[in-house]
Amino acid sequence: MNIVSLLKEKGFRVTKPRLEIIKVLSNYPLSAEEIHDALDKKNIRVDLASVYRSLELFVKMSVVYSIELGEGKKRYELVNKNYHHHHLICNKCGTIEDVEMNEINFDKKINEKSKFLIDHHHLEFFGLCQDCQ
Amino acid sequence: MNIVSLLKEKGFRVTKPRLEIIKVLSNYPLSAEEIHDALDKKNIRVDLASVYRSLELFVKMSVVYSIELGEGKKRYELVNKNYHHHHLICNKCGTIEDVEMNEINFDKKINEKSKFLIDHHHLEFFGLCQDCQ
DNA sequence: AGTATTATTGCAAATTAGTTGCAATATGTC
DNA sequence: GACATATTGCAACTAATTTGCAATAATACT
Ligand SMILES: [Mn+2]
Ligand SMILES: [Mn+2]
Ligand SMILES: [Zn+2]
Ligand SMILES: [Zn+2]
Repeated sequence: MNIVSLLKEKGFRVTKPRLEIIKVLSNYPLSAEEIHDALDKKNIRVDLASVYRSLELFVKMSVVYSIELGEGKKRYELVNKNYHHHHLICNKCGTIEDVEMNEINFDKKINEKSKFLIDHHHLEFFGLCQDCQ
Repeated sequence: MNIVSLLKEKGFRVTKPRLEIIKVLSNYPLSAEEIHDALDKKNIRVDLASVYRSLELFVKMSVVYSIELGEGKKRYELVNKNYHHHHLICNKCGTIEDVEMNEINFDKKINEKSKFLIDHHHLEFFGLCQDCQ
């Protein structure tokens, strides 16, 4: 389902800032500042506070999710049910790559052996990218 | 090896703040503020800036490691080679539980199929603890 | 389309986590 | 104990994020 219907469906307004923010997001995790800069380069003026507010809404709507990669700030990606992946973060240059590991179903595994009910997980790998080794 | 020898070995001074900070750490991840408060309750006065500086040193020494659980701040745990575990974080009450998953060796798996050289990983599960379900 | 209602935005100020400069202090060495 | 200097406390600072509020824009209703 697309963002316009999702917003309408839940009674939220379809605004330019919201639509433009969604457009710059992908499966590559961007910080709020980077999203803001990306919009700036497209000559789209959205206040940083509004970027934060939109992201907060999108996270609540499960359209976007946030991860923290040890940098002291959050990064945001589009939720994509068909592309379950994790990240490889280079300790040296900071490059972020994707890894798919669809062969293991952690959540189920945990839900079987523990009374904790898993909704989702974050798995991040830290090391050296090919160039930095 | 204990912290006193480790500090001496690397030419760092064995100071009261450092020793006391290590004492309040465990396998339960605490924020800098919480560490500071824990010391306060023991009537040990260590400046928050010193807490941050000690933690930074301990992380560099690989005695402590930090994780981020989506709260916008770091949490610190003692490194324990014999107890490889991950966390279950309750979305409702914020409780943090440990999970062991020693049966899978992700890092090796990734290193086999990718050119990225993994050093370590963070795996955190988010959901509802027993009480909050 | 024009107007009314109110959610959302921009802007500035505030807050929180973490960092830094520097003088005072404590640790390790002789 | 005295000396050299690493570490600390304190205050000021920065970066990320949040918040209050008036201005604006999106939907609902003629
Ligand atoms: Mn990604
Ligand atoms: Mn733990
Ligand atoms: Zn790299
Ligand atoms: Zn709970």
